[in-house]
Amino acid sequence: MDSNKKFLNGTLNTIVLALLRENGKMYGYEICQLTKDKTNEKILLTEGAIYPTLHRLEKEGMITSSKEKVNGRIRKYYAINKSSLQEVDSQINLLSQFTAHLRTLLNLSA
Amino acid sequence: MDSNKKFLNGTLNTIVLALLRENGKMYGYEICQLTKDKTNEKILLTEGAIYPTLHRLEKEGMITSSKEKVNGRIRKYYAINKSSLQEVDSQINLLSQFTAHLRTLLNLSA
DNA sequence: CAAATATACATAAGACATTTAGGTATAGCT
DNA sequence: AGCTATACCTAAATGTCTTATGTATATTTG
Repeated sequence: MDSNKKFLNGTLNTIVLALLRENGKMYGYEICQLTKDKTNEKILLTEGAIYPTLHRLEKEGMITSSKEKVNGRIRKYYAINKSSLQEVDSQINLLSQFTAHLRTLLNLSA
Repeated sequence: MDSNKKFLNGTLNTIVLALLRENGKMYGYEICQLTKDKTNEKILLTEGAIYPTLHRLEKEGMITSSKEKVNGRIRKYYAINKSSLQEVDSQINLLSQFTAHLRTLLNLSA
C-alpha cells in the first residue's frame, strides 16, 4: 500500500534492458541503485526480482554476463547482445507507447 | 508478443477507477470498449480480467453496482463510492507518478 | 429467416512475474 | 567486534492476468 510496487509488474524486463542499452554494461546491484536514485526512491527494484530477471534474459539470449573482480568482490556484469539490439528497441518502444496510452486514459497531459 | 498485454499487470485496477471517476458510472463491457477506442486498440482489456476486477473492487467497498435493464438486456453499472473518492485520487496519482518515473528511466521526454 | 456477429454477463484452471524471506560472503566504518 | 554497505543467489508464497468456457439476448447479414 505504500509504494507503487504493484505497478512494476511486467515492466521490469524492459526497465533492465533500457538501462543496459543506455549504460553499456551494468551489474544487478547497480541497476537497483541507479533506479532508486533516478526515481527519487519511488521505484524500488528488489533483489529477489532483479536477479531472476537477469538470469532469464541471459537464458533467452538477450544479454550476456561476464564476471569481474572489483575491490576484492566479484561483480557480474551484463550487456545486451548486439543481435538483440533491435528487439530491445522494439520492447522499449512498446512500453513507451503503453505508458503514453495509459496517460491518455488517466487524462494526464504529456 | 503482439500487444503490450503484459504491461497491464497491476494497472488494471487503477484504469477502471480512473474511467469510473471520469464517467460517473459504467458497465464492464463499456469499460473494455472505451479503453479499446481511446487507445487505438493498443490496450485491450479482456473480460476474464475486467469482471473479477470489478467484483473485487466492489467487495473492497470502493465501488457499488446497480442493475439496469436496457434494450432487453441487463447491464450492471458500477460507480465509485463517495467515501472512496479520496482513495481513488490517491491511487491514480500513484500510477501517474509511476508512469512519469518510468518515462524518466526510459529516457523519454514529457 | 437462419446464421453470424455484437452485446453483456460470469467463472475457473493455468501461467507467470514479483514479493517475501531466507542464505552466503567481503569491504569499510565506528 | 559489530554494524552497514556491497554483491550475489534461491525458493515458497502470493496475486493478477490469460486462456478457455459457458450462458443469453439483440442486431445485422446473406
